[in-house]
Amino acid sequence: MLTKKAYYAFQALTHLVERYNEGPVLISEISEERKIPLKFLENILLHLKNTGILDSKKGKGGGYFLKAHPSETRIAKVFRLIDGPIAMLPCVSLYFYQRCENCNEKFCGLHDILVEVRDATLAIMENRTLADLVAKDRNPVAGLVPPKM
Amino acid sequence: MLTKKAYYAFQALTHLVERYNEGPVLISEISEERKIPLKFLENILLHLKNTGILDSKKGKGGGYFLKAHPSETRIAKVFRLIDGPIAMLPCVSLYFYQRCENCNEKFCGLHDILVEVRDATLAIMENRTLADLVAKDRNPVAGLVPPKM
DNA sequence: AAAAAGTCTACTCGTTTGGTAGGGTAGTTA
DNA sequence: TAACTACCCTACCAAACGAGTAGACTTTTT
Repeated sequence: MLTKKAYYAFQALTHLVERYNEGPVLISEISEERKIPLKFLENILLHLKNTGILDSKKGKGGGYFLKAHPSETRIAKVFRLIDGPIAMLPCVSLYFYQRCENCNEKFCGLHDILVEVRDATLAIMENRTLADLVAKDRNPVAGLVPPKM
Repeated sequence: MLTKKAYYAFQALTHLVERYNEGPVLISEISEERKIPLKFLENILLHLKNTGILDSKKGKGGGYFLKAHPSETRIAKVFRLIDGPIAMLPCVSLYFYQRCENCNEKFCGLHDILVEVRDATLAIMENRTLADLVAKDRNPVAGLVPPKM
């Protein structure tokens, strides 16, 4: 399951996608409209800034905004930044791999199954971006020129 | 990520699949060969018995054994029994559904993405059984007559 | 200078995870 | 009946994690 932290992160990002190209958005605005505890949200947004997803501006008229076009940030990346591994076992993870002590991957049926699950999950999460977070029938970024990828 | 409890459960079940049709297996045997703490394993096996996956026999020559043919127990079921929901949010879960407070599922892009992830995961976990836990090239139950399903 | 905003450190507090220790009970078999 | 084995219970523990909270600090704008 997603942690609340990740859930909040996605809510905040959804908000920022909807306000894309409207300049910096206040933490307090996101906090109130999305009902996310202010100080908790502060941490989350800062983290997303330090890892390159967001950028910010201080002082009056400041706030947070997306660093890149929504379609450039993959859901999988955000997930990994907040909640860590996507795979269900360390021995199946691409980014957080750790060998199994008690079992040999070559003969472990569970390993094979969880590799399949990982691949199926990644096939989706690596191909969805922040732009997909907003409802399709009122997607404000749908008409924007997609960036070169 | 899987909890250790679930990981141990799958290891124990793998062991019991390999010993299928050889009569009851001692907790202590599984504990030693799979390096699972004895008392912890006791709980896990008991739980799996109470939920209909395993059966047991007391006294000399007793132990645990699979209640049904390995190919009759789906991986998804075991997972849910030990670790709970497979979905990444309660509002996306089939067996543990809970409505989202802060978002409307109809307009929530995250919801749509996680439904896809859930379906892709279940497509695998509902179609793999305990029989798939043992390595293919030495699968001792491969030759057994599959039960009517 | 003053106000507006993000930045940063640290702390709290409850729950879950992953155990350990030890007992007594009740079926089963030899 | 004795030995064996699962069953079931209580209690305890340490560490990590989850979900925040508090307060001071820094930077930018007006």
